[in-house]
Amino acid sequence: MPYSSDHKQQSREKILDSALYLFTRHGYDSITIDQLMKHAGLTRGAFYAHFANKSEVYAEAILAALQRRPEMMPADDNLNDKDWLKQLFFNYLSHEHVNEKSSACPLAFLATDVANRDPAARDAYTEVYKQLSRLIGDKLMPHADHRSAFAITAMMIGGVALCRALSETKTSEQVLDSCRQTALRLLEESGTNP
Amino acid sequence: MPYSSDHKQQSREKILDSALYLFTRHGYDSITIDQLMKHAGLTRGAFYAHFANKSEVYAEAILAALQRRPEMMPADDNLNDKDWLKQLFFNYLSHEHVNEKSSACPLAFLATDVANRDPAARDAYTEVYKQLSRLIGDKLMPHADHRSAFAITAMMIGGVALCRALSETKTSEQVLDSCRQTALRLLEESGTNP
DNA sequence: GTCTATAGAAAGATAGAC
DNA sequence: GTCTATCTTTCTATAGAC
Repeated sequence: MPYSSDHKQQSREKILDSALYLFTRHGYDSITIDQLMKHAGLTRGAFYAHFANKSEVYAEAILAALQRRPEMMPADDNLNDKDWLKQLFFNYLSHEHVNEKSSACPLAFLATDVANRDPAARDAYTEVYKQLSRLIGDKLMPHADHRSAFAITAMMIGGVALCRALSETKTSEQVLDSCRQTALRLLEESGTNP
Repeated sequence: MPYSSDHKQQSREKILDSALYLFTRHGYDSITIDQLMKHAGLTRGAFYAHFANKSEVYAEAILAALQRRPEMMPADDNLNDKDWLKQLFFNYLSHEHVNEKSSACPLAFLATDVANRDPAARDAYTEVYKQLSRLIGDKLMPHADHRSAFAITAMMIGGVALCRALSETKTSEQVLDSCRQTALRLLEESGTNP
């Protein structure tokens, strides 16, 4: 065995990193296996030593997002839950996110892309979404109804997906601004609505 | 000229109807010109008498949505603005919409699909979005800040796009329910927040 | 495990008959 | 204007050398 099992694992991780990066930004159909492998520093043929086909690496890449640490997530250390959420809302509903300056959330970037894929991809997407909504729901708990986490995440995902599709910066600004304000309002006012 | 100009116009409309139907449900890349023309009752070759290429018909199809009457829109007649909005929220944030039983909104179904297309498609999408947000904003005006229309539309679009991607019916139910409740809440409580 | 080379299929776009 | 036939490109997936 001229290549160690560790080396194979490293290649696999490199491919998954590239897949998450490229698929999230350009969608499933726009990325070829050739592009993917070149981005990972390998060639086309090596791909099939790691994955059975293109749709498999797509689903795996979405799941891999759970292992990576998104820059948008505030560092847990000194923030209370409310401030942590505020920070997340601002990071997520930002131009930096829409324009992919920071890491790009597959939930927002692949929402309609995943809907047209196979069950494995949708399962992976569902798993990532459940983790995000649970995280937000838990931090929301003392302040708001746990269930409003679903509406807030839908607004976050929808706001970013929408702005990425829009061609007018001005409208995009208005959408992000309105979503940020409304997210804060839902957080602040939730105590008054038991 | 063996074919009247009216006949050509009719063919064009048939193609646009099919394009709106198919692209919205399956995305740009999944639909071939062959499928599109068969759905419209014509053959591949005839396509290029109407459109220069595939990306052109995609943008035109999105714009065509403005001419069609979506079943989700409540009939204007007897409803006041607030009830009209409530009705729209329930129609839009429904399983019938997610599962394409009624007409499918391209804003929700194509959000991330359009982001990967050319400027013409994004311009068309932007135009449709501006019309929806203006309509909702105007009806919201007496009750709420005009600008909260952007957050509400983002939640509607995000909620439907999200549910279409999810593979768990239960989670999907929770998302739609939470979005409906929150949309109503934003409508009801808006008066208290000048 | 990774490489180059290639088979095989799919789909966008064009040509020419009617 | 619409049809059938075809050119051409692109891309997934496989084969075989190292």
